[in-house]
Amino acid sequence: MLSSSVSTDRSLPFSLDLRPRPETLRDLFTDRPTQAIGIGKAAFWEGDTASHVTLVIEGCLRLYRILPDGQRVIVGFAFKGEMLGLSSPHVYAYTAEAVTPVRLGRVAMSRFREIVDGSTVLRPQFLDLLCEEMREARRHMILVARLSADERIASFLLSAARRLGTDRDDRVVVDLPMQRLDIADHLGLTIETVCRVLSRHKRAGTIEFLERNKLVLRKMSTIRELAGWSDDDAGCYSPSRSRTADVVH
Amino acid sequence: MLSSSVSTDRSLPFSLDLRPRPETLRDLFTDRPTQAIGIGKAAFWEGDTASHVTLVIEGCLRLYRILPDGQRVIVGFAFKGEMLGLSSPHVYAYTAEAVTPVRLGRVAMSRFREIVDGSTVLRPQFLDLLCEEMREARRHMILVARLSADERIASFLLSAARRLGTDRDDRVVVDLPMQRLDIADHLGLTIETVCRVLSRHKRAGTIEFLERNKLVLRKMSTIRELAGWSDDDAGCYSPSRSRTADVVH
DNA sequence: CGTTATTTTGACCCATGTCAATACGGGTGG
DNA sequence: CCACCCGTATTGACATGGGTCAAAATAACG
Repeated sequence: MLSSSVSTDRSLPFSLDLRPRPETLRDLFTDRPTQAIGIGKAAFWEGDTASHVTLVIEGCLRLYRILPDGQRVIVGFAFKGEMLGLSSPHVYAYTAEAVTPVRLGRVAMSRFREIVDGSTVLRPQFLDLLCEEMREARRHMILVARLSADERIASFLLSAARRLGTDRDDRVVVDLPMQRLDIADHLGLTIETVCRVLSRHKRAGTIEFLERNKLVLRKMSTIRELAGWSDDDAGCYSPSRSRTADVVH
Repeated sequence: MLSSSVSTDRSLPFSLDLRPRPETLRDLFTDRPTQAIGIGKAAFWEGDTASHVTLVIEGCLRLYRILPDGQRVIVGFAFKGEMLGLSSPHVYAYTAEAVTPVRLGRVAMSRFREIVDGSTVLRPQFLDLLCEEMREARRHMILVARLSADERIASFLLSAARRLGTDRDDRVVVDLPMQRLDIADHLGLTIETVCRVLSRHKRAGTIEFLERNKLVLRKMSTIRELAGWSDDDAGCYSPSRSRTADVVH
């Protein structure tokens, strides 16, 4: 275990590989030391100088901020294959803490920026990631701003299914590595509310527990319906739009 | 009125100006046609192909999405000097509608990206703007996710003061161009709650109305205290941190 | 097994939402 | 200049989703 290669899909048959031109942002992490982090330990802290870009090779982390009154806001979770610190040029915007044992790859921020800035092929990839992160942030903003507890949970289950689900026998099995309190702090609810909503689903037969953290989504349609908007990123609809505005100069 | 020059701070005394190398993103908008938009008209619509980057030369716009159930979520307001569409490479993420009469500058998306991508000086500026937008989105996410109505209003007043306030006689005068419903839809509250909180402030002497949309913040300290966290972007504190994690490879 | 962390359930409460009634203000036409 | 009207704002009375507090149940871990 713990082999260092991040195993990218470089397509060269023989890899002399003395720093070949990277073709993917992930390539920047190949053949670099990896770092293991135990449950509950932090990869970096909110407010610290953002020294590295981090790739999650294995495991799950919670990304959170602590408000002055002590509340913890989990702004997201990071899973295998995702990069952290892209949008933090100066200081980390959140603390990243291991939910499960985690293995990370790291590239110094300066080096990362330098290489990306120097590569015509990496630059647009980087921009796309930033924009994607932005979309995700907006989506979540709307979720916590306006959806009911039921809708938030449904939405969360859906996104979990999308990122983690294995589809066997047309039921989607999801293994949620994080605990209830994490979910609550992520959705802007209390742990009690999370439990109650999940229990209600269990009673209704919408979901079924294999173990505490492993559940089966039956009736995806019901869940999708509950979540409403939040599945399709496209947003909503386009009403009859009267082209407006007059060019004056 | 309606002179076309966006009046940047180019420091050359004589401007032969046959497309001089732009030094600021704003420079891209100089000597280009501007567009006037009347109150309530849209500059562009959520979901439309993102054809342009837009600079607000004058006025205020509300940026919103409509959820399938009809709710309107105002993700932000845009004021003089701000650019729209930076993080929308494909389709606009929101509708932009004039709150006041507005004058805009526009640059075709393809042209914008091309020039920025070709300029070593513009590229980092562009990235910084994206990251700033990201920070702002996260901040607002936390606001609607976790703050009470009082805190949200206080936070809103502070940011209004920062962006729009004129500081005369140590009281900050703020002219809020948008109506109550806009504020409500922005903060994830109802219009009634917005009114009640403002009235309470009025009674308490924290604020004072000159006209319906022009108000004076007395007691900034009180407001700042109410808003708590949300003024300092730095976030919070850095507890004693045990450096974690063991490098294994 | 005993001990402790996590989850679940129940009883109750409160901040905000909802519904409804006025009040205000700004524009228009007489 | 005034009277009226309509969109916006304000205030009040009441309802409720989800928070809070407390206790029980379940799982995790030596």
